[in-house]
Amino acid sequence: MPKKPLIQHSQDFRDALLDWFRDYQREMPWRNTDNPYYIWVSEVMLQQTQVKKVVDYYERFIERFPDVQHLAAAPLQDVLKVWEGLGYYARARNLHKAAQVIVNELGGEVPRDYATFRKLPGVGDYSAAAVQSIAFNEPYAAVDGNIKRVVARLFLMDAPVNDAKSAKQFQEQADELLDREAPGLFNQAMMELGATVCRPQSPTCLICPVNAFCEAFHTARQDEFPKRRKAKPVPEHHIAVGVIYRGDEVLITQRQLDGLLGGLWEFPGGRIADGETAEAACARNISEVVNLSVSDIKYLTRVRHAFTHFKIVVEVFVCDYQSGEVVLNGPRDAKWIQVEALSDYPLPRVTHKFKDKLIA
DNA sequence: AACGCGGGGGT
DNA sequence: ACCCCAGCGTT
Repeated sequence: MPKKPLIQHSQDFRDALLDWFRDYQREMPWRNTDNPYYIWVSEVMLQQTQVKKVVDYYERFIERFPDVQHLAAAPLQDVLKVWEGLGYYARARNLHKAAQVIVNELGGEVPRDYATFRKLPGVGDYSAAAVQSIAFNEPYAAVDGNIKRVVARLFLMDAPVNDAKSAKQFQEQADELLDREAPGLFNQAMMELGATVCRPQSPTCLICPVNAFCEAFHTARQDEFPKRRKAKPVPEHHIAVGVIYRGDEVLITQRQLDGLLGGLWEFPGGRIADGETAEAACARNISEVVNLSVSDIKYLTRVRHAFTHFKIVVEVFVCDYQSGEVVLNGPRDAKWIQVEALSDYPLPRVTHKFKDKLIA
């Protein structure tokens, strides 16, 4: 005999959730606005990035690019500079490109239409639902990591939250729960609940406004959900990079726009091969990547950095330009600049970790 | 459907 | 050391 579901009337759940949200939501600079551009920018920044980290970036971004027109007209390098340190730089490139599409093809207004908005670069199912519901009150259920976790616990769902095959199941559950009268509030309330109460570890079920509806809480199994597929171990790579001095200038190279750290600037370098010394790898990579010969290679420091799928250990050297003209083999651009001008360029975090030692 | 793509906070 | 985060685009 099937058990009686805890959520018999979805409206009871919605009322409890929204009442809680009205009283306990956190202040955020993109709340209490209906400006779709503000909401869109915030949603892109919030992809895979926690609220706390986003706040400062959001304020600077809106100040620097106050509307779609300013963003569309700005050079990509300026956008990347504001995004520097936030990660997943394709978000910035896509946001910039989408602003240009809006200005050039869509009349300069953020489209108030799910299908049109969803087609913009960098806008997926989640962001389209979030922006359309929050900015325009359109009835689309957003499904992010928070909401998957909440739903998984509410209904004891076995589908792993980090598996693409599960997406449809979570979407269907969210669609069913959605408050179609207040979709924007509902989506935000579900996410807020996931972030502050229905947390991954140590959820505070005793103070949860919807614990009466939660199968996991009812059976004291909240720590078993959501299910998660095991992640693969991350490899570690060893890298050697060289800061090449020519007079009082150093050479920086710009990465290709696609791929890892796309469009950001760095010092030339590359992998250390098996059996190769770090110093030899530094000279070899400089030769291969920018076609220069260097001399007087001196060890500066070692920095470590973790990406999502691998870790790197970087041996940093300082050396002198000896001979050759810069020929790019890999980078999309190269420049000789004063060390003091480094701050004008968007740099990866790993470069920031040793740039102060350069000036000292 | 699987994978690449940052960086940091929390535990 | 590991998990997770207001995901998206490519293959």
